[in-house]
Amino acid sequence: MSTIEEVAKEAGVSVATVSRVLNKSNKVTLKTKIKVEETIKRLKYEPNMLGRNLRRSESRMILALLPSISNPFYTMIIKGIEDIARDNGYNVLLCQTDSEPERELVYINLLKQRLADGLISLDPKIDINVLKGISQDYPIVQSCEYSEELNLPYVTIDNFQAGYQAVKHLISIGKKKIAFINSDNKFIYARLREKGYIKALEEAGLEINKDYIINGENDFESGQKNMQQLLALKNRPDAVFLVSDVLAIGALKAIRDMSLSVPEDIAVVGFDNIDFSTMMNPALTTIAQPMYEIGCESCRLLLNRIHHRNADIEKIIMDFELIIRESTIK
Amino acid sequence: MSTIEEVAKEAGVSVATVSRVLNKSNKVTLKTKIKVEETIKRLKYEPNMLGRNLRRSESRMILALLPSISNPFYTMIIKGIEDIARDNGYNVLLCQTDSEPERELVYINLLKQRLADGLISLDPKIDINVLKGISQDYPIVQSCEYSEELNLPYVTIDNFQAGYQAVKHLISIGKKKIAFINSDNKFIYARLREKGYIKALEEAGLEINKDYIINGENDFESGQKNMQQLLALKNRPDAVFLVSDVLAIGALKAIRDMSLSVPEDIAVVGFDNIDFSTMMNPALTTIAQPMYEIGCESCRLLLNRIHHRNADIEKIIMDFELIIRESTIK
DNA sequence: TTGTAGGCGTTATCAC
DNA sequence: GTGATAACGCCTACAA
Repeated sequence: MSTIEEVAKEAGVSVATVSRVLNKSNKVTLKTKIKVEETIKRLKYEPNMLGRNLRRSESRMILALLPSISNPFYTMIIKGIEDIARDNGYNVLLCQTDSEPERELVYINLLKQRLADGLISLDPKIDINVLKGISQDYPIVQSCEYSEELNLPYVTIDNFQAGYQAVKHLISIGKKKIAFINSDNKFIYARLREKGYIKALEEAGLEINKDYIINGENDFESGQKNMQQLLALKNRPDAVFLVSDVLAIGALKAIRDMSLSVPEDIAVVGFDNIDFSTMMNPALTTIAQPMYEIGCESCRLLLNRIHHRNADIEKIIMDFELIIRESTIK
Repeated sequence: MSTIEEVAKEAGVSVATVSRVLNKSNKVTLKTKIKVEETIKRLKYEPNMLGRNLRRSESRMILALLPSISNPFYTMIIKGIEDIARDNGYNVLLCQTDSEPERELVYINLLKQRLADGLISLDPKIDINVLKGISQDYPIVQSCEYSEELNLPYVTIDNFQAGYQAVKHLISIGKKKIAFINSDNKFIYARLREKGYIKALEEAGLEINKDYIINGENDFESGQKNMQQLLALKNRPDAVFLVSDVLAIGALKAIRDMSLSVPEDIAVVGFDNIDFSTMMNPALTTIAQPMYEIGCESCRLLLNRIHHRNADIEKIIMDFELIIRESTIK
């Protein structure tokens, strides 16, 4: 509970000197330094960051906007962000927006109130206009989902290639009637993965069947429902690529409910490689994004912008990996 | 970017008056109030919270210490904490400790540095001595797991009764050889649930079989492994109560791998009612804790302590509920 | 009702 | 190398 002033008095020096010791300035005699450090320890002094932050006019806090922390998709990204942040003396405030605009605003206000130094947006549903409104004044980075129109830094993977590789894999194991359960095409990742899906089919000379492409929500129930819809088709598909593992887990349930077998009757490829994807029965073939690294890079980009407000806008494309498991290979 | 001083000058009043308007003091004429508010809007003024926080010597930030946000167990608790916090003008910093003591310390230092006003501990593995060391100086609440020895406020359910009810349910459907897969008995919830398990068996005149009680880690792999161990017994159990749904999901996999059926061969009861428990096949019978409310109450208790530093220590016991699904009833 | 001024705890700019 | 001192932006006695 003691202040820098008490330490100064107790050590017989000025507050300036204590501050210099605190901030590892080298313009301090070893002798005084030791004396001050001893006093700090004795008084159990801890610098009051409220004072420091006001003086430096920074909060050393960064915001990570995401729909919900319960989505396992974000787990490792968050870890990456937090690790890099902590290494640089920053803390991360996770903002669950539930994709509700009012919630978003609450957190964005933290930037205006100087309670946060920058923001990483992981929420695909974020209101672009809101971001546009503040992107001039505050450091912002987009992670995974992004909008080119904003001209902000972002980190992502090549979603077109990812969709393409996933479907090529299904073709390579002999599947010919490949369906695609997507989320909403308003998302750029959804559009790109769909393009990859179509390119792979075309390249293999396979027909594009409109009934095989379903857009919907990105959750367990949708996966189940949309898979049921596919299974009800007269010309049932023999494989399905889903734009997330959560969707795929729903689909697996629908397939099992029909007593069909995976991968023989229907092969399944998901996306994201969440923890639960290995716990499924069968384990899920999926596309793994380098989640942790995406988080790290996003945070690095943000810190860069915080410290160099008018550096070039960086855009980073990370590698992905197809992970083959039981849902496509016996 | 403007300051209170600029607003004052522009509105032709003193900073004190602007401050009064900002803080809804009623000692301001409606006329000046309107004038000031107009100016605030025109200048797009936002109060700088760094200044306010220093002055008020509060951070309006609370800490929630938990092992990992990826554990679905914490999802709704966190939501409860955040909702109450936000309603009261506080933000929540989620601290993933990974149960690493160094991480804990980083966050606990935020208290000492005045960057947080209080702490809710959700981490069963937290070092009791560390908590003890700071519990005199800072507002702390324990949530779910707790230590009586600390004499701190806590929120929990009656874990003894919960274990008792779970096992009584298994007995009621005719099971006689009921196993118990627990986590580590160093946790109070683990000890209490075990007591409930034993009480239910004794009451029904069933034998306590040492081989049927397994202590271990609380994760998917342990559930799988420990279930395999039970299934390898000569005298195989016909039911199992597990101390978490994550364990139960692991157990389901082990049971399926042996081509046994649930609930006919083995009935399964989990704990926590996580989202995935309904997605399983069969859906999981489980004990639901009022997670959201636990979060809310924990936060309320903490805010109480922040505002009344020497009020009585409150201890809150919440209700739980047995949710019967396919893993025990066909 | 409104204004003046001191202070929250720190850092940084000057002198010395 | 060290010390005084003026900020940082805000709130709140106290005076008027």
